[in-house]
Amino acid sequence: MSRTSLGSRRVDDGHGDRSAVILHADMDAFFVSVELLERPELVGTPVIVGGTGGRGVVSSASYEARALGVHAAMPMSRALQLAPRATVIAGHMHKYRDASARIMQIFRDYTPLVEPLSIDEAFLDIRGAMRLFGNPAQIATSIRERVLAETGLPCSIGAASTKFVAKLASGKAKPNGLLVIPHDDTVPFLHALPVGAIWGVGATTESKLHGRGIHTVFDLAHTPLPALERMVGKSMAAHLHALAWGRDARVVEPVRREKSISHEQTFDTDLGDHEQLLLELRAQADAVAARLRRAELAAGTVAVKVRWSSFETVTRQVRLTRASSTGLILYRAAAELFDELHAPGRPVRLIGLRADGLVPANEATSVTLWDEQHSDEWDAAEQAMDAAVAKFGRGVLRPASLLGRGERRDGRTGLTERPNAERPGQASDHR
DNA sequence: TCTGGGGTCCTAGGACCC
DNA sequence: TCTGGGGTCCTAGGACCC
Repeated sequence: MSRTSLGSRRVDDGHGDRSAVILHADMDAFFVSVELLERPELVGTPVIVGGTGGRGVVSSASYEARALGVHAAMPMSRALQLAPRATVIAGHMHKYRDASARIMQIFRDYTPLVEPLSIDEAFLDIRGAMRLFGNPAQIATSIRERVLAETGLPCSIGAASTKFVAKLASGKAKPNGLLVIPHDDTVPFLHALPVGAIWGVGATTESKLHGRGIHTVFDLAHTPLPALERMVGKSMAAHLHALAWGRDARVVEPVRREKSISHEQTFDTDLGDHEQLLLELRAQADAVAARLRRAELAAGTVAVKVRWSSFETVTRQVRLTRASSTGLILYRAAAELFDELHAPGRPVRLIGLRADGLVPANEATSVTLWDEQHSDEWDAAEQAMDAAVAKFGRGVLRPASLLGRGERRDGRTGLTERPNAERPGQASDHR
């Protein structure tokens, strides 16, 4: 596949069609393609981007590597058995994010209705763009040319009358292709596909369906709903059955609110030291809190995730009495949950922290800026406060020098009050 | 082959309330 | 005594996606 010319293979029986108003644009081997911009000598060879440590997995594989059986999420050790001569590159997320932002901006030149689905793909609703830019095939071709010209990166586009079919179409169009599914061709297109191709049918559901003799979307479409419900549950059954007939009412949503922010870490070798694990949790809490503040959000609940050596994974979560974007508050909640789970010395493979139940932080910004700049003082204040509370009970006064911007002191109780933030004296009181 | 990191959505059970 | 029926909130786990 040439990276400098648009392969127009699979354009298209839908030429001139105007019913396929939803586009799904998906970059081809995105991380690898970005790396190849700086390593042109590797074009045409097996290249893998992914974790290079002992427990790394494949994030992205060039089509030459895929031809050898390598695919995303595969353990790197396995990938290198299949493709021993592949070039392995550790990821550079900032480069991918930069490229992603430029690509999304190109999409927005065609329509404001762009819904990024991940770093390298998006849905576009082009209903309002056709008068200006032509039919779906023409718009998709123009987008692909611009993305290639301005970023050097190839992408594939599927066009259909629903999101779900557009996504399947872009998958079929890969690599470096375009596929338009006119509305009237939807059902025949779908029914020829294997059930596993459906967005939402993974390995577990697929094998359940296979076990009942359902192998294609045609089979799925002709399975009575009650029978399907017994296999995969009521909600999933209704969903799959509708999709199998091309019915998908989901619209392109340009603004989607984030629902959680998390960090997790798998260690190169399992770690049993309780203090070290708490330290990792502390770093994660600070990182998550910083992201919350940047997004002007606060977390209503905090969750801890632990993976033991056996790969068994457990989670514990707790609701905060007050939503917070302060690292220390998140850490304290997480540490308490972790203490309940972890017997010191027990080897841990992964530890993670997630902020959930996100709410707008409103006035929290000035407060949290202060938190960032004074985290050491805050820590010291915390410890002093803990000791004081242990000794004297609640209601102790915080030193005036530690008052943050926007704070005021309650004259009656002597406690400091800050808009939409926590007082140290309440920090451990998160249940 | 021995399994990342970042997310979303669904289910099921228990607590609690009326 | 031998025990209803919702509705809502919360928690834990799991499927799935890129």
